[in-house]
Amino acid sequence: MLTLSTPRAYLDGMTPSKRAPRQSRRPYHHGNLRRALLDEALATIREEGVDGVTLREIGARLGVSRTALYRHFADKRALLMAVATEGFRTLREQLVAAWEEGGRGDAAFEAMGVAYVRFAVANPSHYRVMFGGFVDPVARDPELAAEAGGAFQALVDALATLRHAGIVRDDDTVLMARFVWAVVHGVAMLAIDGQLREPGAVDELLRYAIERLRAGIRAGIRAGR
Amino acid sequence: MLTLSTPRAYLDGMTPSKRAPRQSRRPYHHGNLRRALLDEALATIREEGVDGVTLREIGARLGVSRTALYRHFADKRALLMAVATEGFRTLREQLVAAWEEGGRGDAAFEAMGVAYVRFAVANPSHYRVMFGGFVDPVARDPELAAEAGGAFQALVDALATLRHAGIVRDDDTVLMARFVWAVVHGVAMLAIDGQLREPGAVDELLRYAIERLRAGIRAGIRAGR
DNA sequence: CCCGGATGTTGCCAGTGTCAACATAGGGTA
DNA sequence: TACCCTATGTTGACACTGGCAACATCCGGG
Repeated sequence: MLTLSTPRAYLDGMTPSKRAPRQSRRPYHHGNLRRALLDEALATIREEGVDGVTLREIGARLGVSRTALYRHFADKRALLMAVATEGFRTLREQLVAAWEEGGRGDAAFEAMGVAYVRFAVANPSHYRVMFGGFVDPVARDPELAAEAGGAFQALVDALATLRHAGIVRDDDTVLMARFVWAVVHGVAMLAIDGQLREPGAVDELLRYAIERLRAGIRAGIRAGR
Repeated sequence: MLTLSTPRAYLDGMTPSKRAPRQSRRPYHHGNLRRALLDEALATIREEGVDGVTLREIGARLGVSRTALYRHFADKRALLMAVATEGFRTLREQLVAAWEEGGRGDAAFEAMGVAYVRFAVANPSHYRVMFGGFVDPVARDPELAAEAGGAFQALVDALATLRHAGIVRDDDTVLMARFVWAVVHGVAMLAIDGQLREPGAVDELLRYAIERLRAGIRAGIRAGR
């Protein structure tokens, strides 16, 4: 069997996932199987990585047949896309929270970057489902596209605020946001891929990256380059 | 069947891969099966994506049994790791070439960034094998680690030169290189994942990212931040 | 009360990676 | 030259996967 395992995920408490509260006398119809399937898939991904997700196993874990899933998802791919969608929703929530709680200012922007990488590092396998090419790039699910766009929009909004406050360069906001996204995304991927193995290397790089990133896009005295 | 396809790869001419020059009278022993397997796996990855790699199919393509591979690789995973290793080697070569041909100066640094993203965009599936979690992060193959380290070292060397020339900040070179790596890696991943769909978006972002990156790490008048 | 759509199950199939047992090649040695 | 030993390639299984078709059961609206 091919494992291609990713490191056993850490705790993160992002989804309650009360692991299918089944009563003893099992009704033929599961109350909310779609939700339970999603939670179970997510739990499996966290515990065993993406390759550990098996229709039979998550069915068995829920005390349900292996093909019950097909009443709620078209495919295994559809299930993974739903997982990815949920990941983007959670990511957006955490980004927005960091921005708001940080005071919607310069420091809050830094907090967003930290929150982004923290999410990826805390849920590496989930993050991989979102960005690892498991979802069809063309003709993607509209809900997924919307949720992914929403997460990105959180970044755009924050940058727009900073830009109007004169803290950040007067460049195209979307372009600038893409640059910022690329930076944190890159740091996150390197961290996940185990390229930064020494203890503290991730934090060190993240801190440095954010510092240099801000230096790169701050509203300067001279218009830069 | 689960496809999870990545877009059909483009040409790139990085490996001759003369597609198994089999003579008509087939000898029982293939001349250099290991090499042929690697080439064929790479070709398959380029044509059909990582999921298209099937031991049976690449065996069939080479006119060889499905398990012949096990005399040269321990696993399917080992084959993919070898593919990844080769990818890092090619990447390093292209980075070094860009640096040398660009004159080992400020412009050459920019050329390296372009070469990096160009490699990823030209070989998306191959790039995914290198960074998509297909290789075991812990206890990785020493040859793979060496080759990956070599590619990174090309960046470190270039940055060290720029640093000693006073073009770039006097920060820790490895840390700075990791930041640069994260930026180009992030741009490459966004490009591959289809997040930048409008024509020219990749080039636009790449140009902007490199411009802002250089602004962020150039040796400034004031010590930055 | 009953019946029809929604939901879950079982049987089955092709396809996959992998191992054990076997077959062949071809060069070094007697 | 004859032999044989190891590297190399093959065949036959096996357990596992995703997915379809046909069947079973539930449950709410007429």
